[in-house]
Amino acid sequence: MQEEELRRGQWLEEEDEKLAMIVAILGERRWDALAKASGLKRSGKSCRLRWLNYLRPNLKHGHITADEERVIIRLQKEFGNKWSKIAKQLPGRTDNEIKNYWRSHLRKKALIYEQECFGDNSSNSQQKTSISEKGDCSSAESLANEVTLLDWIPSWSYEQSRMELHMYFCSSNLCSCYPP
DNA sequence: AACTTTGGCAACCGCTACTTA
DNA sequence: TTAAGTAGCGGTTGCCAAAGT
Repeated sequence: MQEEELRRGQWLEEEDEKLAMIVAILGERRWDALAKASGLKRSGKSCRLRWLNYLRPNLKHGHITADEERVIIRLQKEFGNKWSKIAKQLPGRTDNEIKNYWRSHLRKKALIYEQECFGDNSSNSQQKTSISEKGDCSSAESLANEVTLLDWIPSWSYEQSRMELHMYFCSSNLCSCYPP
């Protein structure tokens, strides 16, 4: 039997409609069977991804808010790159969306910040140490958090970063010593 | 105005975990 | 118990629009 060639790339509106309709009938499972039943020339995997990341009801498609960004930063620190776990804490956001946001916005900032504020690696580690030493937070964990987060939020100036981070920690109950 | 570079996002790939027969 | 099928996850790639030169 000759295998039918599968379509790839961007989804058409017509394909979205077909997929939404078939998911409404068959439910969100057995994606391979569902893909075949729909008549779409797409893999089950592709259909599942399209549904989860774009067509699923109650998805938010707008910009990530400042609050959401704070949650992402906090949860990324807590869980690492467990995007699906992080996404569960942000209703309407997908793991793919959060992953992309992290990579394009937050991680990028870290690189620039290291170049602009700390220069080479050796002075970098020295200055990081001094940040911790100057900090008012009492727990070692808070200090570690501060140093790591300074890496993540590079567009702020050094003093601005400290102030913002104190505010962030207080709002997140990670530190009880604001104002610094 | 034309060309190049960069940024953001959607989609794909490969692997692992889970489910079912 | 185990093998095959299926779902889920995270990393990577490719496309396109905006910004820069």
